[in-house]
Amino acid sequence: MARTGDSTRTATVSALDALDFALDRGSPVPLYYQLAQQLEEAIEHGVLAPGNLLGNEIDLSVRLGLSRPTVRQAIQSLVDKGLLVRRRGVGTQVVHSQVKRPLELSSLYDDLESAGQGPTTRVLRNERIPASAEVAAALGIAEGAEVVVLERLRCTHGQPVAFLCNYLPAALLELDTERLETTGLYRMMRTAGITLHSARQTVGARSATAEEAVRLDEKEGAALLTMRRTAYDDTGRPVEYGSHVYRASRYAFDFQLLVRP
Amino acid sequence: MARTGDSTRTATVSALDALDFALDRGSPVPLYYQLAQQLEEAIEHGVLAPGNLLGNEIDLSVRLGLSRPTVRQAIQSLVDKGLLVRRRGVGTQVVHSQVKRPLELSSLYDDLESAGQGPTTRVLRNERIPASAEVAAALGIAEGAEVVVLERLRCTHGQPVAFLCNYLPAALLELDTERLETTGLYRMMRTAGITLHSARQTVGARSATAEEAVRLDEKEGAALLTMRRTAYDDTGRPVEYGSHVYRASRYAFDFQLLVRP
DNA sequence: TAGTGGTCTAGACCACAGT
DNA sequence: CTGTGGTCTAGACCACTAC
Repeated sequence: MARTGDSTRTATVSALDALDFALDRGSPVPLYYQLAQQLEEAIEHGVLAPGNLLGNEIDLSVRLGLSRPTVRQAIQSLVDKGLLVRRRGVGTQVVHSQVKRPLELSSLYDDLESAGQGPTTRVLRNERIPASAEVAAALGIAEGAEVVVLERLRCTHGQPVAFLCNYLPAALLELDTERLETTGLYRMMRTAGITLHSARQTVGARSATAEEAVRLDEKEGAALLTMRRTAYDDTGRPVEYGSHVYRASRYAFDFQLLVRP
Repeated sequence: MARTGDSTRTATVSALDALDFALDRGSPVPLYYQLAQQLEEAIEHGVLAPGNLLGNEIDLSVRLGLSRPTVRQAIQSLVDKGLLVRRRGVGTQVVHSQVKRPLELSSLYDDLESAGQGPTTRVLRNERIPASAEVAAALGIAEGAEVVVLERLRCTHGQPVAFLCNYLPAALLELDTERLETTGLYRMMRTAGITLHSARQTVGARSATAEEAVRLDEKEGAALLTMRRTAYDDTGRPVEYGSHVYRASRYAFDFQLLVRP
């Protein structure tokens, strides 16, 4: 009943009508991606409120001067991100969720770098050693092959938060100690052209040993959060194996899971 | 140099040539999905080994009697799963990874149900109460609105593993205590037509209180793994809020992260 | 230069939801 | 019934990679 007296088509009013999208066909960035970005922005800024219908894909493609598959590709990417829901016979609407921003997988790029303010890193060890059996198995290389071992202490507000131990195939990357203290390991890997793709993680807990207690400024027996991770690049080759220990009193993993049907 | 003396086209040999795919156009299951499933199976069974090229999409579509977009859709779904990698100018190859199976997000459907053998659940509490401020905030409902509170003790091999406390909007679902003891909560929700879509989790650790120690058969002060989670359905509405405590000596979270560019 | 994936088009028919 | 998204086709041109 809430319709405009439009003519050509039964044009249900949609919050989208007000928006105009600026698509640049000369740009190297794909059209579907430009559209997706602008839609995402509109959702974030609340121009498209949760529950709003997006208007059907055909009209949308006509209005934008795009083909329907291209519009679908844009919408699909936002559905994958969890920002939109499609319902056959109904339409596409903005998801009813207060959780809008933290959809990306964090904790893979620097665990703390982005979270705590002013994190610092002290590199305790950075050298090449032959791989132990455990490390070799995790990295899929021969036992005894050369790897870089890295031990770092991560602090925020002058207090230690985590002790990080990482192993990387020696040939992979030059690890400058100085840069490691100002940049995260993953950022360095990305800069070196290594594109991370997936990681297998195990998160557990245990009581602090005497040594760990000293290192992290905790009492012996305090609860610690532990994490073991093997990270893979986009070809599926293991590029990093890490064994981290966090002070549970000062850190927790926070992440978003997406269930794919 | 390793080519067949084929004619029509420069047909690079691919492990795929040997396979034949059975596509059923009468089936209600989409063609791209049928193809994706059979490709995935071939990869899992090792018919397509890591590093194998898939052969170009055009040839593949011709061989299968499909259009290229359809073939691409199938391949794309496996790329999304992390089983394949595409490289422009090179081709599509099977990922170099030993991690093949645990790509799905587990730990969202029953944390232990699938892992530990013979898990049992004892429902300690199952009643309707007014929502506390914390629960109301997590579920996006009014404080004091009716919610179901669930307390369960999960055991394997006769030993307690976790204490699970969950809150659900009361109108959402009928929770039969008896069925809860044999089925996971998420399975019950799925059966009730609630399709989970995403979840926000916080994983931490702390020392066991005296009460928790008794409940979980640990010593007071032992390290425990904690998890708080809000789960959302496919419209983004919160459908469950949980606060779980695991015995760190007997359980760890194990999961796979996928990085989307 | 040749071959690959990345993008895009302009249609088509179908299945499902709400009327 | 109408309108929606879901699937599919048969092409096209481009950008990148490797030779």
